[in-house]
Amino acid sequence: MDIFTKPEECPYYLLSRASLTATAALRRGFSSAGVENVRPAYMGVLLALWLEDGLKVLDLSRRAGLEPSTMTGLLDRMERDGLLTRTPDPDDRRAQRICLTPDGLSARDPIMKAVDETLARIMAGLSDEEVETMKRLLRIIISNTGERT
Amino acid sequence: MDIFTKPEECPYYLLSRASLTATAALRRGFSSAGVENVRPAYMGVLLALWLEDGLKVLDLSRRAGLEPSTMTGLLDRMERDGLLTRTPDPDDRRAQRICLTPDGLSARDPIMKAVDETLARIMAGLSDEEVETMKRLLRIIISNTGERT
DNA sequence: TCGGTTTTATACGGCACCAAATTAACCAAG
DNA sequence: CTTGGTTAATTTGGTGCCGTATAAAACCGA
Repeated sequence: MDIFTKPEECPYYLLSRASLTATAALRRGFSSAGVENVRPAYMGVLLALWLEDGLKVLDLSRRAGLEPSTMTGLLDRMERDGLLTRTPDPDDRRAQRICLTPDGLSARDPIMKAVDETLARIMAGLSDEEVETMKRLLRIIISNTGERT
Repeated sequence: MDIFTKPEECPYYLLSRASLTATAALRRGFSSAGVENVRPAYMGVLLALWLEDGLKVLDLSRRAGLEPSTMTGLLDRMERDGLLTRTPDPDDRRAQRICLTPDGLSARDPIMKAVDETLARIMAGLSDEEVETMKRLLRIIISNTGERT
C-alpha cells in the first residue's frame, strides 16, 4: 500500500524498464557476437527446443507464455531466419512439429555464450545469491498471474 | 558462465516474462477499476509528470527510458485519451511542453489505487524486505546498461 | 552567414495482445 | 458410420508499444 513518490520506487516501472534494457543489451550482445539471425524474442522458443525438439505450436506458446497467434508470427520469422522448420506430425495431421535446423542446433553454443556474457554485464555487482533470489522472486510473480489450466 | 538447462533458469526469460504478466495484470486492474483511458505504458510518463509538470519530450523519454521517437507516439495516444496537452515552449520553438490536463491530474489517485492493488496481488507471497530487495536489484540492472548521458 | 547540434516527428519493421473466423482433423456417442 | 463437439494451427484485422533510421525545423557558436 505504498504511494510511489518517484518512478524509481514503483516496482512496475522498474520491472518493465529492466526488461527493456536487458532486451536492448541482448540485441547488442548478439550483434557483436556475430549472431545476426537471432533476436531476443527467439530465446523462449530456442530454450524450449534445445531442451526438447519437435514440440508443437501449442506446447511452445504455453512454455514461452505467448498467445498461439503470436507464436505463429514468431515461428514465421524464425523459419525465415533459418533456425527451424515446420514438419507435419505423423500422429496428428492437424499438428506441426517444430524442429530445429542444423543452424538452429549449432547456434546454441554461440548464443548461450553471448547470453552469458551479456547477463554477466547487466548483472554486474550482483552476487550469486542475489541472482538466485531475483530468479525466485520473478518466478513467484509469474506464477501469481498464471492462468488456470 | 552458467548453462541454463531450463528456461526457468534463464534470468532474461524470467525478466521478460514477469514484465509481460505484470503488464497484463495492470491492464486488467485498470479496466476493473474503471480507469479506461489509462494503459500500463502510460505509467512512466504519468509518474514523471505528477512529480514535475511541463517537461519536454526529451526529458520524458530520458526519465521513462524510451527513445524520443517512441515517446512521440506514446504522447499521441495519451493526448488522444485526454491526459495531457502539448504546448509550444516560449523559450525554444523546437520544443514542446507536456502538461497534464485536469483529467490527467485528477486521475492520479484512482490510478495509484489500482496500481497498488494490482502490485499487491502479483507480489503476493513476497515480504516487504523481498520487495525492497527486488527493487534494488532491478535498479542495479537498469543502471548497468543505461549509461548514456 | 555557415555548419554542427538539438528537438521533435515520420516511416517502417518487430513483437505482443485480442477477437473472430477458418480449415482440417480428431474423437466419442449414438 | 455418421454426426457433432473439440482441438490444432493459422488467418484476418485491429491496436499498442518499442527500436532504428531519417528528415525538418530551430538553435547556437564561430
